[in-house]
Amino acid sequence: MTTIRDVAKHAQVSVATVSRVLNQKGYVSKKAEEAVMAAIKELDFRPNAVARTLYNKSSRMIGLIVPDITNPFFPELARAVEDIALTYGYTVVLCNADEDIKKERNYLDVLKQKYVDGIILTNNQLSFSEVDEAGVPMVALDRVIADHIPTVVSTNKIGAEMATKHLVESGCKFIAHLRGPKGLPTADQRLEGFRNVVEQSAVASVVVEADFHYERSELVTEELLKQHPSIDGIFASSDVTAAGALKAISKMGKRVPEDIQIVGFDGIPFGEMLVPSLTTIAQPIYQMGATAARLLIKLIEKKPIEGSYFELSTDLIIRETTKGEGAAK
Amino acid sequence: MTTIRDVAKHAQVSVATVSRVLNQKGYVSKKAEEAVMAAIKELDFRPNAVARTLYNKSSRMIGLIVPDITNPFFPELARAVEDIALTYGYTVVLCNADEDIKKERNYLDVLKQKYVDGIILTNNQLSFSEVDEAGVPMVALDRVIADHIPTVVSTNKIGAEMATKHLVESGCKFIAHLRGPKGLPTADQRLEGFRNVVEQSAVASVVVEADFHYERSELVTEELLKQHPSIDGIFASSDVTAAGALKAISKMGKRVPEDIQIVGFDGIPFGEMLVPSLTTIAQPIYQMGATAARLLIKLIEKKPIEGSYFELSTDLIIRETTKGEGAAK
DNA sequence: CTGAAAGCGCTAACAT
DNA sequence: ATGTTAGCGCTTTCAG
Repeated sequence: MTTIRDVAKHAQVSVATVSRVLNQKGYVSKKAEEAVMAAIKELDFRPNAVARTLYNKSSRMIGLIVPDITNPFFPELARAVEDIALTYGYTVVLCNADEDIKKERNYLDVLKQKYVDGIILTNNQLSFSEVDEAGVPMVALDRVIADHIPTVVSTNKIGAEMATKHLVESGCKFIAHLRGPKGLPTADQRLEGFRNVVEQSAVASVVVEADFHYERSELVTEELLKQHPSIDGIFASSDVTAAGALKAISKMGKRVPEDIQIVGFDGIPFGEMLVPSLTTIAQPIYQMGATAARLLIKLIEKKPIEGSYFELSTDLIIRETTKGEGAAK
Repeated sequence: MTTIRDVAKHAQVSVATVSRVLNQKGYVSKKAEEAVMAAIKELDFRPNAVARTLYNKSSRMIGLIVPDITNPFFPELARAVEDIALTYGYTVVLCNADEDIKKERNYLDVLKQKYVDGIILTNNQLSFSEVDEAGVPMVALDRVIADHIPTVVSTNKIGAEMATKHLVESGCKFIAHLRGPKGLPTADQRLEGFRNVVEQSAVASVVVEADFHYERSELVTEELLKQHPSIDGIFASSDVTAAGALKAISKMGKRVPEDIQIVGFDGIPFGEMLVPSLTTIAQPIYQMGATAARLLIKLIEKKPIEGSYFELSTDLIIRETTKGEGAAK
């Protein structure tokens, strides 16, 4: 491994000078600079990132912690974060907490240990509020943690209202909501939106808890439909949940959207791959990730940020699991 | 930040002693050890990982480079790698090369710079052979790079043969193969398996290139079916490709499996979510990831490895997109 | 403009 | 058994 000393020797200057040209800091004569450049090239020298990090206490890495990399929503988000980060010269370290609060803790520790410059925390089922007071800049993405942590989310409540309204307008008389895990703020907000609409419509409703896992959602739905055979509309708290519901329905021999209509939430590409394709409330996933990344980088670079709570808007995408207009799309 | 010096002072010993108890190396008197432990606890001291890395040239991190985190195959793989790595006390850094050879290069560089202890390279569309001679231990996963790099793959050719045979046995007369990108060894092997079977069966066949992206696969399939309306079987090189094909078929008003039967490749959970659910060749994804991780860790710890080419076996999973027996499943 | 030297936090000879 | 000290490779005062 060639070091800064080698370069210095080769260029007949001191290590300080080499460091100066490396960081474009301080005065360096043209001549010295050229000599150093030449030496760098000749020796194929590349500064040691770890040594730099040790001194600077900065690694130009940002950590992204997701609860379940296996849920297509998160890879999508990760791509966005990565795109932006790369643009600004940061490398992102993707950590899969696996819905395990211990793992999340562990990653948080490891990341800090590695002097990451900032961390983006995404929605975790087992959300814990006492996210470390201080240390690195953080932003919460698709997750509300605490007031003092800048947050990027989408309009969950409004989205849920749109979804429910769409179901009502499409003729549903008995609508079920497969709500997300209790205690998850985003899930709670979606439930709230659902309630708002059913309460002022003349439709029957029922709410059951599901999570964001396919098989479990399928099971829950099966159980639900057995108990309430007259359900003719389902609003699921995520697209994966909706996929499980769709499967359960098809297994029971009912048709979508003729017998039961479904609306999901998330807008992951995967919803379009289903047959029938899934009507859903699309979150601006890429934009959410990008916003969070930009926000974090501003925080890191101590630039002013305009606001600390960003709510991006959701869209109703009508596809084939509902009969509403546009279903032809 | 509390350092080893603080601890030493607090415990009234030298830094060397603290280091010794930290690393359980060398002799330390019981008394000294207890004093140090107490100080550590009291000061909530946590050794600085970066400083350690700088000295040891080892970070207890392993890098995992994937071509497209958005393809569900890879998150699945990542989970397996992570599980094993965690068990052995390694943290995995997941890098999304985005099918971009430059990004892959860059990550390779960054990882080395960070003194990762090892790297797992997974299948990249733009596979490049001259993966850096030396430096860190590496293993290739679902990807053949070079003889000297230990490799973990599945039985691609055999899997493809099973798939094609299944289609033939299910009554297909004109089978199309949506092959993966040219130059990708795994894709080439699947093609080879396909050819082997069609050549010794009395069925017509056609091969077109698709990639592992949903929309593009849908387009390719649409085009293909227009040109060859009599195709009644499709073997797709990946499940995502198959999903695209399924969509194209359903858009054209044909039925699966009545008019056209489909077999995918990968065995990602997502295939089961489709309606009809996808018959596929399942790779032992988790096992592949776990094997690669264990192999890499052995390499890192300089333990003997038994073999350097691991081929794990694939399985035919019959679901609803084919008429073969078991389709009831 | 440039160099010597201290130090980021830790480990490992080498003494004692 | 324990302490002193010299680095790991880099950056940054502080002199000159």
